Amino acid sequence: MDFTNGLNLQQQQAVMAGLGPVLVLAGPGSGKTRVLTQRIAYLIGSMGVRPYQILAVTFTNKAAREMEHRVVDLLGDMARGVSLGTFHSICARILRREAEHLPFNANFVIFDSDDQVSLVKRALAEFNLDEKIYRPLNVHAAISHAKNELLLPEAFPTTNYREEITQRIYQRYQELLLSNNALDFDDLLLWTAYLLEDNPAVRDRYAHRYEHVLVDEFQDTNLAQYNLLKHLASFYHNIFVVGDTDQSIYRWRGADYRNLLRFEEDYPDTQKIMLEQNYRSTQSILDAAMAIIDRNPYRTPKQLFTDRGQGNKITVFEAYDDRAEADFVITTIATQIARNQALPGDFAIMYRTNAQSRLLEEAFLHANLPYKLVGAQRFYGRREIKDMIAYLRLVHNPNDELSLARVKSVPPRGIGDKTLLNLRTFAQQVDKAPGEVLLGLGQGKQSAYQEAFSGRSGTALTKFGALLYKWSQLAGERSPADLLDQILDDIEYHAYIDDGTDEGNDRWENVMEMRRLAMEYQDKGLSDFLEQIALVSDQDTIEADAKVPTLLTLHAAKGLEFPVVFIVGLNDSVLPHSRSFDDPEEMMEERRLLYVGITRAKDRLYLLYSQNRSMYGYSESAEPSRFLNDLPEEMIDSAQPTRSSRRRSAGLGRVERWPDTQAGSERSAAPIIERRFHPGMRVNHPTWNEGMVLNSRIQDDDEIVDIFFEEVGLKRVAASLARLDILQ
DNA sequence: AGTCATTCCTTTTTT
DNA sequence: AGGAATGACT
Repeated sequence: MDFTNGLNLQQQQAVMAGLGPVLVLAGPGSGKTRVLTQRIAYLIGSMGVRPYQILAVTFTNKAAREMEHRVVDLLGDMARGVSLGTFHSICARILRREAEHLPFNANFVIFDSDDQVSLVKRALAEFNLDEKIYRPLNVHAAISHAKNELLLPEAFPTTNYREEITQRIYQRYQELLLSNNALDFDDLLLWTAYLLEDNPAVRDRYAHRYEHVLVDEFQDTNLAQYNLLKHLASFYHNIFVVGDTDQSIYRWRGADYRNLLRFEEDYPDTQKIMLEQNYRSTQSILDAAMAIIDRNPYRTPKQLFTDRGQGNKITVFEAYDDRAEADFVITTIATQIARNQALPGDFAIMYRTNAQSRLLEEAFLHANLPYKLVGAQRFYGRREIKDMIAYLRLVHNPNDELSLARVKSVPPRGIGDKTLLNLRTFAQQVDKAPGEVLLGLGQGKQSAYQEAFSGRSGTALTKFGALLYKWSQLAGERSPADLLDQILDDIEYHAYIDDGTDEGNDRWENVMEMRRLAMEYQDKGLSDFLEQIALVSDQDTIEADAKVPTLLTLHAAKGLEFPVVFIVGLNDSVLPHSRSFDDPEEMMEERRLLYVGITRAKDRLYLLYSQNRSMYGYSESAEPSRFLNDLPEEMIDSAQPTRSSRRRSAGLGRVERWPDTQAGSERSAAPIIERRFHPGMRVNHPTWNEGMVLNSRIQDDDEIVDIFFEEVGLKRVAASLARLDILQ
């Protein structure tokens, strides 16, 4: 079998590299996923490696699924058994299997970010520390950072008082996690790394099993992940990593692109392969990307090239404010679809911070056009979903106090903070978790417990405990979906959240969506279901074949590509973000972030900034991003500033869905004769009055201009016929 | 115990 | 502007 079909020389070298460590430096769009998957196929198909001796690690479930899909495409059933997953899910699997060596048991739950902060708050409260001075979020960030550096509480550096306090909180935080039989995200990596470090027998078992270890996005690994990989590959040393320092954008999460350099030091016999040819973007887009990234110091310049041709210049658009940015995006998209230049799913709109999505969403909603927003938070962050997850988690693991606290009054059942505090105090006395005491009460056998809880609150607790007991019995024999049904039924949740309003209906719909997700775990069980929920990433919510424009953060955009990309909010203090100003390392990362965004575009790129932007509710004037200065004038098809038209455009009427068009293969080539009109120009028409130019192109010796008129909406005119005046 | 109103605080980025 | 957290009220 040939697994190098259609690959260039460097790609072939990578796919067929011999044994030992291999480092593939892969620029954007250079086909690194392809190399990884073909390599796996090659190992199995041509080298006779057995699938279960291969481990492939990614950062998102989506990437893992895609790789699996592609390997199966190449090999069919032969590919079954490859260990393929994210760092976190692979670690969770190992930790459950090896729980006997660890201070928690196999049905641990994974605490999400909210839980993690709650736990820090609890620790702070125990030490009587002021949350204003010790910000839970900051304290947690410090703890998380330490964990990523493999620092246990004892090793936490304490050069000042504040750090001493942080160390004590960290210590307590870990105790609390264990007493809840819970792990946070960082623990998954930390515990696995120490498990392999401290138990040579366990380490060797895994190291012997995994003859080949392959890693995607290696520049995003932190020290914990790096060590983990080192242990896993400690026997065969067949470690194949793919990465690009220029696309390292997770420094704040402990990622260290220097791991790429460290790799070469740790494995002196590394074979190094560079993939530089880009198969994604036009040369104009690559030129812009290089103009941006070349300003970063301490890097070996890369020459990105393509044979796709020069393509359109990139468009830079200055809007009056962030709202006008959104309007420009909408109208440009509408025009290109109307002109059959693109399909709705071809567009992506990217931004630095999540908060920026709101104006864009409003603009889409206002124009009555569909869109897709990337973000798991959207669904899993909803109250009703968190409620249901908390119930399931509590049933799965009664030690989970945070879920208990969440669930105790959903719906209200006569158990308040006071009662819960009593329960907790009592539980402490008998050295049990509150949930276990509750279960005991529910079984009604341990009369010792019942004496402690008399009266109204005692009845309420006993009743709740009985429910919990019933569910935990059920959990053993029924599927997650059945269990969910029973819980919903018992607590009459439908009546509780659906008050007949639209929002109420939405809430119930969400619960039903959750139920549908649970149905997929019919034979995998509650544990897997909860784990999957805990480890979904925003990227995982991206639909492969979206039929509508996608809104997403620049971070979420990594690894994706779109024919047309808008990057909005290119203003100083947004991108680069103001919190990066005083740290050169962070400024470099902001630059890489823009680089990542630019290199997502295949055909067209729009960079938008505005004169004013709203911050905390009020509007203030803003500076263009300093990064824009690095783009040479000749690369830009500059769009004119819109005049101070603050008015909201009229929208595009009642369009329920994007027109169902086929993108023509006959996309117009770059114009040869002079254009008079450019996107963003304000024009006046004798009958339609004022409007904004969205686009223009040369066709048959005439200039065809698309204009969005404030009064009549979108019109297409020929410049030679319409008597258009350029305003201002 | 639970509901409602007021304050205050926020903005990186996310497994 | 909007959401969470705190605190008064029923």
